[in-house]
Amino acid sequence: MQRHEKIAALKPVASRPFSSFRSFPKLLQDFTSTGSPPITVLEEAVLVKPKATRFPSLPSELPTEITATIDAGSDTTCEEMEVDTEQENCSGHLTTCHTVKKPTGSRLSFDGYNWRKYGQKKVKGSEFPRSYYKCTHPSCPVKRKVETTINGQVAEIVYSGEHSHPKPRPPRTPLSSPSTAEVVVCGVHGTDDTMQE
DNA sequence: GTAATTTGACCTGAT
DNA sequence: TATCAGGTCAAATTA
Repeated sequence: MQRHEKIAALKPVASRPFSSFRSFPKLLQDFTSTGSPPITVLEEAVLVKPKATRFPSLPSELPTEITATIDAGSDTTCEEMEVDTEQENCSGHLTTCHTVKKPTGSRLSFDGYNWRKYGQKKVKGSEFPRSYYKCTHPSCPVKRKVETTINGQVAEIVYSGEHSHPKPRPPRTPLSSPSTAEVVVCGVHGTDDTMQE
């Protein structure tokens, strides 16, 4: 739909000017008040949800967003879940949870789908850049946002939408494999067919 | 040669 | 209304 001309120039590859964002005492307080366990490395920035009040237009029976916070950089998996939903008839209760394996180092995401990165942003309130991914399957509307630390650790993952296709190929990684990180993905109202395995 | 990633700019909604 | 911030696009680059 756009538009502007681009002038080829040297890629800045800007270093990360870690500004001192973090003026979200309320959010942090809210987060800590829920009794959530501490998160390795990124406890200061994780789950800081700025004012993201935008919700994808999804069918009402679909889960709106699924957030899984993990620590993929170590064997010790830190899990934190949060479900955002705007459905009035939904009280945000989780009905089902799935445990999936993240094959680290594979482009095939831990959820079994292929994702294409289409953007990255430095979001306010987070020290880490947020990456935007789309499911590579044609006509699949699913997107996800991933915040990663400078160490490559996943700080937060937010799924939006539901896959309209089966997984291209489920990861066949042994459960005991040290190269996997366990992630808990939860859906609302039992409509988490997305994560069928 | 093809597909995925990178990255700056633009668009849109919220405040 | 203006400004801010998040989300998306698309050309260039890389694998």
